[in-house]
Amino acid sequence: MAVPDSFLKPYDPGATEDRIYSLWEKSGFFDPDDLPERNKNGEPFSIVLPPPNVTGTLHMGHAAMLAIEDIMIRYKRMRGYRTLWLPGTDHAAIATQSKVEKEIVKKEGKNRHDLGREEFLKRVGEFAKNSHDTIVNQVRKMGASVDWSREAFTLDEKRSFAVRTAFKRMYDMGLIYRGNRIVNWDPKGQTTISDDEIVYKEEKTKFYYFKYGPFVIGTARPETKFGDKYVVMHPDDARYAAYKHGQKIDLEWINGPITATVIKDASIDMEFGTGVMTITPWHSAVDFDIAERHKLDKEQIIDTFGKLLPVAGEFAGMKIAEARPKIVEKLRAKGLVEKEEDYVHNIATAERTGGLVEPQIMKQWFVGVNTRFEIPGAKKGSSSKTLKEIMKEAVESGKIKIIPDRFEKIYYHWIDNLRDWCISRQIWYGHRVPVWYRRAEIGDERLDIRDERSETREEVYVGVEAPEGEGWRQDEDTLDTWFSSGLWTFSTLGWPEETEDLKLYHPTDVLETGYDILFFWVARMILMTGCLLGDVPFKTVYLHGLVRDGKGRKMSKSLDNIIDPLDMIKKYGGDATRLSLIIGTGPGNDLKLSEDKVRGYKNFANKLWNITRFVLESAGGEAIDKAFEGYTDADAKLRKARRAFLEEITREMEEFKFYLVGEKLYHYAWHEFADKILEDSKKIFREGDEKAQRSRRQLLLHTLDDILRALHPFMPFVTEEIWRAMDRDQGMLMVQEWPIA
RNA sequence: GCGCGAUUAGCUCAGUUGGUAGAGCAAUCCCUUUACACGGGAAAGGCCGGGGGUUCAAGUCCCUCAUCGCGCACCA
Repeated sequence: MAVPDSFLKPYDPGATEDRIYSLWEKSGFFDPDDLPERNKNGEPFSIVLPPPNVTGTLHMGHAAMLAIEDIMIRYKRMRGYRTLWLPGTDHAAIATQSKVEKEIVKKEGKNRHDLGREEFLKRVGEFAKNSHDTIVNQVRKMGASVDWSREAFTLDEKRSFAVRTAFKRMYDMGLIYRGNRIVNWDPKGQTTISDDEIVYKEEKTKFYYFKYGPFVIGTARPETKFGDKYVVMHPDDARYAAYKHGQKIDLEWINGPITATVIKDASIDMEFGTGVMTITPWHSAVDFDIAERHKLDKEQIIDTFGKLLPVAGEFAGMKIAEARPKIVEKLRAKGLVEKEEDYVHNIATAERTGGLVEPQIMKQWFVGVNTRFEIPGAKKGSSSKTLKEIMKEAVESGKIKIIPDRFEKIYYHWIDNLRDWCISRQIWYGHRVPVWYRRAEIGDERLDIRDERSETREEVYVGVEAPEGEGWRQDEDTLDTWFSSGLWTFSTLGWPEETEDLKLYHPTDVLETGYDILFFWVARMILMTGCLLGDVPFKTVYLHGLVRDGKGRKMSKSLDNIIDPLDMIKKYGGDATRLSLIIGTGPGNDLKLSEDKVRGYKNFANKLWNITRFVLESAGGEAIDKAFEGYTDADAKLRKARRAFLEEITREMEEFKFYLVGEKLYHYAWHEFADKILEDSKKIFREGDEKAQRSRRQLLLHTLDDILRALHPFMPFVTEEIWRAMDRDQGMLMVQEWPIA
């Protein structure tokens, strides 16, 4: 076969990659239903793409994710599996809404309330659509062999149906309930957020000791103390043995005399402060629990805008920051301040808005993680479990393996601290809570008994579709975005319908994602799949790290150190970008990326290009002979070494050590094949006899053939392009066999 | 506070069940030799964070300390 003219010039990824990608797309091989017979008869292998948020564009973290998953999929495809890699995007409720609202405020000076719910949602929808198109383009540029025919969106019609079905079923199982419980309220975003959406920041503040009747109490938050009428101590604390549980004590407090009640509770730490505290159940989760245990009154002190309520008397209407020093001043004037100390603690801020999170008691929807229920499909009565138990057992039993395994410990630890999951959000963009209300007649037996704290009696309807009849209004709230993402492995496959896809591809084989969303997403998927399908969502979790800049700093706009994957692809090609994100990092570890690294792998693509040119020129038109056995002793030895090498990397592929395989292939192709074998060949072609020359020609052809196959999952574009130049009869490289059976 | 990880060549990292320290990049010197200067050749570079222990043998196992990073919990 002749050497194509294109090989006389350096390899040009820019002129190649888009063309190759559209050839792949046209082949249909991304879709498991259109794969060659070998694959269609093979075992299914499935991955769902962690759906990128439609908040803008993809970053290097996404690019790394795409590279790793494409390696897995292409490898398995070549090994004959029936591979499905299912793409999609995430509406990312609060993230997208706040991004769009910020833009509208900036450009038009209007907020979402000025536009109204309908118009605002229309605008968010347009934004999401644009983001989606950008993202899809970027996914293509990375060479990702995803099945576009099955693309999904967490907020499209099918997924919405799945969400409503899931909500309804979990409600019927008793796992979803509505209640007045303490939640994390973000006054800036005007919504609840989950425990995992809190970012703790260190803050230096004052810690005050106040005289509270005969006691001294400590606090960092004087502004919550107005309503405190319970004073709590440990039952075993000898210092306060004289005071009995339930005892009333009259004392002078901020705004005059009050009557306090003594409560003995074992949760008090005798070592901390004075061992005595007053409680504010409305604004502290710990205090709330104490109040629940002893059935104490709860009173709201701070409103949803972070201002003090009338209970604060003269301080009512003030913001916390303004009121705090004034309150302390008043207490000091009354002689109630014992002392103050400098104090460092962590304050809770909202991840999205940066607002100071204020615990509040609110009527919200929750998923009960400690509620016992029957798992669907399991033998009756045999398996009453809690969601916590399900999540724990999925990993403990080995049904799910987390790579690297140290994250299993972190996962267990998180479950141990898990509280009921608040799923309702006071934002507009997202899945509307599928619940409808109307005023109920007194004594109506359809009253929701789980809603026991409700002040107004109302009928509650939970359903997949709106109820029949007059007077119903739907819940204004939307669901936490992770509620819909939690269904992702099966909602994308057609659930709740019992589709062929669901049977074939679920549980999925691998979930590959960043360790930073282990709790947000991975754990929630295990939870949702466990209770709705009685199964696990995936068998292996492969966690990648964060992509940082060359100095190990997080990439951010303010540091101006962002490396854009599209820039890198444009300058150095998709293959080079992929390799730079694979090599030099193991699972669970952060990756330091610099432009030099990407450049280096571009050179490697060109090296492959020139290796091919040499091999083809040397072959002088001779084709690869699959059954060739006439090797010289030296070549037979090289062939044997190559087989051993390929076996080694195949083993490592099975162990998810892609970083290692990528590096070894690089080394083998360049420093073994090119530097040694090719160089030696020159002498053989100059001086060797016919047998030696023929042996060497076949060795080169076979070695290059193996290298292209093995390297294809890592560098799909350049290997496919070379493959086309070498042999047009066999069809695409992407569906050829992996070099080792 | 509890837990996890990292510490190996100038930099980024490998190092499988313990058995004489590896790769890439960078740096140094040489080479425009007909696959490739997006290249080739050569040489250089390491008390494997400190200390202790187990062992015939420790980068690897155990203990301890230090520095950096991360997660969780927060205490009123």
